[in-house]
Amino acid sequence: MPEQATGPTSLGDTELEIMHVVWEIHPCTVAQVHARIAAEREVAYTTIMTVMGNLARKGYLSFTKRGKKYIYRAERSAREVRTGLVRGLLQRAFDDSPLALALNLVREESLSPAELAELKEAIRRLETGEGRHD
Amino acid sequence: MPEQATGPTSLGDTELEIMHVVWEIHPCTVAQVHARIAAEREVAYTTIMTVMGNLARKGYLSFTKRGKKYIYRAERSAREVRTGLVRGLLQRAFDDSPLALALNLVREESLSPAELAELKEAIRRLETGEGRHD
DNA sequence: CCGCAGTTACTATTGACTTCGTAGATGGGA
DNA sequence: TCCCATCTACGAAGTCAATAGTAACTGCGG
Repeated sequence: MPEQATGPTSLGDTELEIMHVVWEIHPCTVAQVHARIAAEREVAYTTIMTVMGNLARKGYLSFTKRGKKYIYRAERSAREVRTGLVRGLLQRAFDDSPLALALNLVREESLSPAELAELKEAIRRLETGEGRHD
Repeated sequence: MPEQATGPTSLGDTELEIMHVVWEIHPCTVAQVHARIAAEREVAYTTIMTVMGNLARKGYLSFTKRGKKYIYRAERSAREVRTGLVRGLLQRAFDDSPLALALNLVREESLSPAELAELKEAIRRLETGEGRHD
């Protein structure tokens, strides 16, 4: 069985690109998603439609018919999907060690002093048991 | 032009699995890699061979013929590849923000107190300008 | 020298993702 | 009501990773 997945049921580039738009606009139509993506690269309306249909089939999106157009809604949050992608990467390349990935990040991705401070602050809050406050 | 890559030149699951073995054994043969992977899951010798050939074609491995067998060597370090994978994930799902990924990690992946401490220590070393010391 | 065991070369298949064209359905405005 | 602009349905084609079977080659042991 072929399984090129990055995670359980991984998303391709276009699929993820579309999810980002849906997360942003939330209840939205194919036309809205297409308009947004077509602003950045050339892509056919039908391509967006097909991929959104696939995403609905996979459970990432749902839709309701309204008049002649379909209104799509995200069925999985950005956080859920991101976490899944991170888990996939951890498994594939970091021996399931979040720490290893975190260390790689701070060492290789040149965070700014402000970002380092923010990260430290987040760690401190975790350590002191404070709830998150986005 | 189809382009389903996760990154610049992304690696599939099996490809990455093989790279891990090659990094570990370093100069190694197809037979060695196959033995190692077959210990964990059923896979044909020829499958490993094909994938290693692909990896060589992509520049991730190189080989020299010695007698009737080929000796493979890694052309890209684990660090390089991991960094590439991280970059791909950042681009695909974290708006190119290493900080966002790092925050997600510490918040969602339940690091142990010891790990949090280690991460903080790594950050401190970076901030104080100490060279890394793996 | 010969042949078997092990290796590589070549090719085919399957499934996933991406892409898009064509045809058909729909509904609001003239 | 009727038309057309818009939207969906269907499906075909291309690429790529993964898998593996078969054929061809090679070198050592007898």
